[in-house]
Amino acid sequence: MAEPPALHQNFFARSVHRVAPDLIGAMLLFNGVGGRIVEVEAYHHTEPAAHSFGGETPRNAVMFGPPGYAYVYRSYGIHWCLNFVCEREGSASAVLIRALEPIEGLASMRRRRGLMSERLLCSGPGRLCQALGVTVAHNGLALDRTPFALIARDRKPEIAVGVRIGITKAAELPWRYGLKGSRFLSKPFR
DNA sequence: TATGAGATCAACT
DNA sequence: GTTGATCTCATAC
Repeated sequence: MAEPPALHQNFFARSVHRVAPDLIGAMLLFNGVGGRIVEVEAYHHTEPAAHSFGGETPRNAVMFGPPGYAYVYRSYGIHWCLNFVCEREGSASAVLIRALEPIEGLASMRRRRGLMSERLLCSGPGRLCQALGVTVAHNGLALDRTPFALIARDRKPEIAVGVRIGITKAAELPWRYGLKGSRFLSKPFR
């Protein structure tokens, strides 16, 4: 019985614009809890919406390190958001994980999020981190080791492309990618 | 279905 | 002091 192929650091050592769509359909588990990635966004330090645009700070330091690591930051003072660092050291590019289709550990997710419909468990970057238990304590962890597990998709799904959500700078760039037709997206694609 | 307020913190002006 | 890669709840239509 063959193990499903795991995503290793070389998967992330490519253009963020190739990694982002390739993550759609992959399985993300955190301490055994998670599901299929259905929505992501790409960020690169050459455009002003990225946290790394203004240079390195203590908060974004992980983005400036090697690919294949988790960058976790606090959003609006309340939520945590999970990113995967891409490309090469110093490139300061990352993919924001925006939504999952919940598959493993539904009971744990519901315990952390409160009773709610499956559709709303992981349909947003803050919701997903709350459901999986990801916090800044996990900032800088490698993605190919526990508690993370990333498993490649078996076939390429149909990908929807659109503009990123919730930003005002570089808002016109079509760097949001999603699983076409998924009901677990944080917002539908136009 | 849509809009608005509040929660709350790191970075920046 | 303001802004933001957000979410929830309340109120309006």
